[in-house]
Amino acid sequence: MSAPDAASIHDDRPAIPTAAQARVIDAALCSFARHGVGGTSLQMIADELGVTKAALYFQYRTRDEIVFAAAEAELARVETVAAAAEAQPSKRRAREAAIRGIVDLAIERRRTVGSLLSDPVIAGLFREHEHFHDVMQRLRDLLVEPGAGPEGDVRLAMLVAAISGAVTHPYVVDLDDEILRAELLRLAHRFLGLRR
Amino acid sequence: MSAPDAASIHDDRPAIPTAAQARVIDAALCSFARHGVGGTSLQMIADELGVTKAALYFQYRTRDEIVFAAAEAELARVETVAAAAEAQPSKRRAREAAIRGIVDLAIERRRTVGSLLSDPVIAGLFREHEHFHDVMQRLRDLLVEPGAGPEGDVRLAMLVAAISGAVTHPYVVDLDDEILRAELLRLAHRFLGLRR
DNA sequence: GTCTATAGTGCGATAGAC
DNA sequence: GTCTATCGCACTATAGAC
Repeated sequence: MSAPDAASIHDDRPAIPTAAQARVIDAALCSFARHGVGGTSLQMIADELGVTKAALYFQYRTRDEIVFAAAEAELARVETVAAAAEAQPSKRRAREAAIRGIVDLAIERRRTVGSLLSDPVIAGLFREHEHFHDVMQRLRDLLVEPGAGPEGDVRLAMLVAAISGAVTHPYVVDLDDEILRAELLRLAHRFLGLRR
Repeated sequence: MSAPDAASIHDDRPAIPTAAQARVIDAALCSFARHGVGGTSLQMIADELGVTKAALYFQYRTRDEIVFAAAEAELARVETVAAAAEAQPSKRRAREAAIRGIVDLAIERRRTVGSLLSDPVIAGLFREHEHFHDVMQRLRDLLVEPGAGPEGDVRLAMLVAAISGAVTHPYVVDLDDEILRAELLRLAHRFLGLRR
């Protein structure tokens, strides 16, 4: 926690995971989705991978590092969506690409995304994480009209929460992916005040 | 977990908490909001109350019972909102009361609600909890036009997720309550296709 | 209703063989 | 890169005094 050489925890451009690390992250995310972040032990992650706890320490030095790497990996997916949208030739197409990308991501990762974003530990991590705020700002530029003030922040947070939260909501968790996707797209547009 | 006489766990109309139990629940919710459900130990709850762990066992027999009681207590708040809305004289006023009630609840409970609803353990609990589905159905009747099919479920889930998720989103967590409330109200109306 | 004390289990983390 | 074995600690839960 307070190890002086563990700068990587607060480094904001870090740690492209190796293939082995990526497998650890996948197992961790899978377990987070079932038991929550705080409810996931190293033993669960190791069992998911079919190895022992000790093997995990070859990839990461502490449990906290695994949690952090998993959070960053999910953030990287969002950043990929943002980058693809920013590459669109017009503002309008960029916005459409961002909406579709976020919805697709939420559907594809269904049970994974929601349990991360809303976990208090992860939220606290992201709160002081420059890269997270950078990605959110880029999404805001893509999705919310300029000059919206603090209300623009609320609008973006609400849209992200709506999409990532809806897919894990107990009331909808059994619903078919395609019905969910179509409705999320429709509602995201309505939410942003866009006609379809 | 499998105790044959522990019917209360799956009883759907249970357990109005005593005053002492309510204090335990409050402490638990407070800790859930900071450390997550899975990251909260009996020791943390006991410390919050200034008692020992053993004292908690006088009120509840297991940790799971405390988690369950806390989830039900929050659900009861939502039900209160639904009941107040249903008592309104017209359909339109009922809908307005429901929207305002949910937004007020989310703001008032800020960090509490979101960490509960999105926790995988709680979600799994609610998924098979008749009372939860009953309350959601009542909200649906209040907020979503009749005959919307499965899309109506998505619409309600998304609205609830948006409101409860937005207030805890790391991007907005420091924002002033009143700005947040006004924007949530505005966006909830837009989301439901209502003019303001 | 709250305490101390403790049983039994699982946790995160490390050492050292292969 | 993964293993076995282990340390020290925190956890849930219980027993019994006050």
